[in-house]
Amino acid sequence: MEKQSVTIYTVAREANVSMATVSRVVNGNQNVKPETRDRVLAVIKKLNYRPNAVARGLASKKTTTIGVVIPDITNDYFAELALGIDDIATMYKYNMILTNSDADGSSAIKVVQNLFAKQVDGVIFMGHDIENELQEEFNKAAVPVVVAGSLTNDKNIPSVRIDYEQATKEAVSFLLKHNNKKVALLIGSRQTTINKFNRIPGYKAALNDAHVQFDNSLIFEADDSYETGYKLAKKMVEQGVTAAFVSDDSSAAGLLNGLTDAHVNVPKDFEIITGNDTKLATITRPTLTSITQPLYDVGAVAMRLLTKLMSNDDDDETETHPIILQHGFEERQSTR
Amino acid sequence: MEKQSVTIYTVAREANVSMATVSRVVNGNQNVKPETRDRVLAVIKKLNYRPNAVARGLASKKTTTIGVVIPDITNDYFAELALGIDDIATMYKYNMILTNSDADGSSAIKVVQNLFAKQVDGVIFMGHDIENELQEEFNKAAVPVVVAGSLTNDKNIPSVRIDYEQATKEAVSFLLKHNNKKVALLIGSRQTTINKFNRIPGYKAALNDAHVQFDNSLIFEADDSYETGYKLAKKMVEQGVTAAFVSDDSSAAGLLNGLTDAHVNVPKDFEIITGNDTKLATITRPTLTSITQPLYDVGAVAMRLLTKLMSNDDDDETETHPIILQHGFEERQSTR
DNA sequence: ATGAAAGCGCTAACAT
DNA sequence: ATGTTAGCGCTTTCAT
Repeated sequence: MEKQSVTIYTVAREANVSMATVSRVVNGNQNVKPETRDRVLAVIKKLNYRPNAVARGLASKKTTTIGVVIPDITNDYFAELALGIDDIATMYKYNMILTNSDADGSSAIKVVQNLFAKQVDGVIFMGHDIENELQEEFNKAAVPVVVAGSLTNDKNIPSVRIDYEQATKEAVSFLLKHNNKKVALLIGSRQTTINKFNRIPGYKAALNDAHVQFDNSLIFEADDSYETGYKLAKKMVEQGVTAAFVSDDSSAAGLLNGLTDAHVNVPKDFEIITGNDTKLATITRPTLTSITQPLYDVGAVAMRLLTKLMSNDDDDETETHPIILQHGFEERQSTR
Repeated sequence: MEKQSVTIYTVAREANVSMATVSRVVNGNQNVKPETRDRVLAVIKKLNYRPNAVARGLASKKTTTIGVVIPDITNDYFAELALGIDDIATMYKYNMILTNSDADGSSAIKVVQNLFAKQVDGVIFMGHDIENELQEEFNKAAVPVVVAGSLTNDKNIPSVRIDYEQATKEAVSFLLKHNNKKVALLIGSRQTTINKFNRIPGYKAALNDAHVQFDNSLIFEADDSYETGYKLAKKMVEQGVTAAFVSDDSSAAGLLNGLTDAHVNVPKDFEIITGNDTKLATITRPTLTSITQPLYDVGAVAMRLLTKLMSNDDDDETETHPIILQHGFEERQSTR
């Protein structure tokens, strides 16, 4: 049992000051005589004193820890966002508790409750929807929540994202102009806010502009996985589809390879545009024409916004407007 | 200021019991009369009481939080490991604070100190080496540390991994048997333990078995990125290399595409075997022949081991032997 | 500029 | 089975 812990008391005694003074030194409070400060600092170094963040958290009601809820850490899209979040969090001295909210919403509520129980100072939520119970949880939460890389049905929660509707419209219009009669839309669940109110409307708007009749069977729901994309290749070809806008890059890569393996030439006989702009898009052969977006920045800006909200002690309703970042479009080899 | 917090006191008063009883109920202690328990539970529900994990952590000296140090969250290899870790952590009711330790070791020490300051109950380290200062930090740490998906110079720290030396030897031998005279080894820094004491020796052993002279210029150091792999393609071809074992999949994908773009046919004129077994290996075209390994399990087993070490209150030196998981080999399209 | 003292919300002996 | 009482290690008034 050699694990004797050096506390603020040990330091105080050794430096002949009160614990309050040690606390002041540790926290950079200016009201300490330079000599005293130096003496305390010397003792801290000598004893290798490290403030206990848990005790600090209890006393100050701030943990300098945020919670990050992510659907799937192995999806490059979320990993890139997480990188942006982490960098800014580190910059502001925050740590992040990362939790996988298995796509099924039932666990998301538990995950979030647990995060609040741990007294996180804020939460970044990467999900496409918030069920009622979770919404309630967020509303009565004592700390701010920001949605990154998506948007949800809860209008009170600020989000950082791109204009998915416009991006989808541009991609689909591009495909339509290339004389494709049947352009598919491959997304996740149709019921999520991002798909229901952004991607599908964007898709329809493009069809409308091109005077093409909407065909419900051209919307394919998948699970943002490579495998599902791969399997859908055959089905799409059978339906006479000759082009597709795919929201997720893994699915797009799967679709591409599925087509190639079925001897359907991309882009000659089938054009693909993908939407998440991860590195996967340039690794596949042919490379994937894509909507481009600043993934890292989406995460970074979300984290910046969160720090702002966290320091606004007042319930001062800072502005709940979504922050829309610019997207682009890059032609690669999967389109003609 | 409506954010009134319900504490264990509030519940105790409302239920006409002492806080100790409430604590017992919350912690599932059996020494509570069923009726009392029900009454307390009812009040907890009514008041929507949630135990404050920070206060709990301070009093019990356990935070049910572990620290996970990861070099790059956007690298599929680490993301897969992290998934395994998270699943098991969740199963055991642990949360994980995930921190990116930018490859440069200088920050790793700060990251780890911070983790300890936050009183994590254990740490999973995913890195290839531990500099002296960090080693000292781990040694005097009050909580266990486990290395996942690699191994380090510090023999006192248990690791969960595959036999990198043997795996490398098998891959290189395979390449040598295909009549390749110049087989390159593309790894990270030659100085890391995993490369210096496992991959390079494995590479040499294979050469030795095949009676091929070791050529130092055939070892290429990179940074596990796609871009670097891509750039090295040209260099390798100029050196007359006709096959390579690449430890990281991103680099392997880069090398493959670099070769393809330079009109070098893989596998006809150049064979590639990759080593991390991420999904990337089956997404590239041609697909990549690989060492296979249970990535998810490496993370999961590491976390299981950590839980075991965390519950061993005694300094009981449980066994510090590395846990070696089985690896395999899968021929795909990048070899003949 | 410094110290004293009261918590923060809980766990964990120790009583009873 | 239940209550009492110390802390856990720190921040934060409030004095001085």
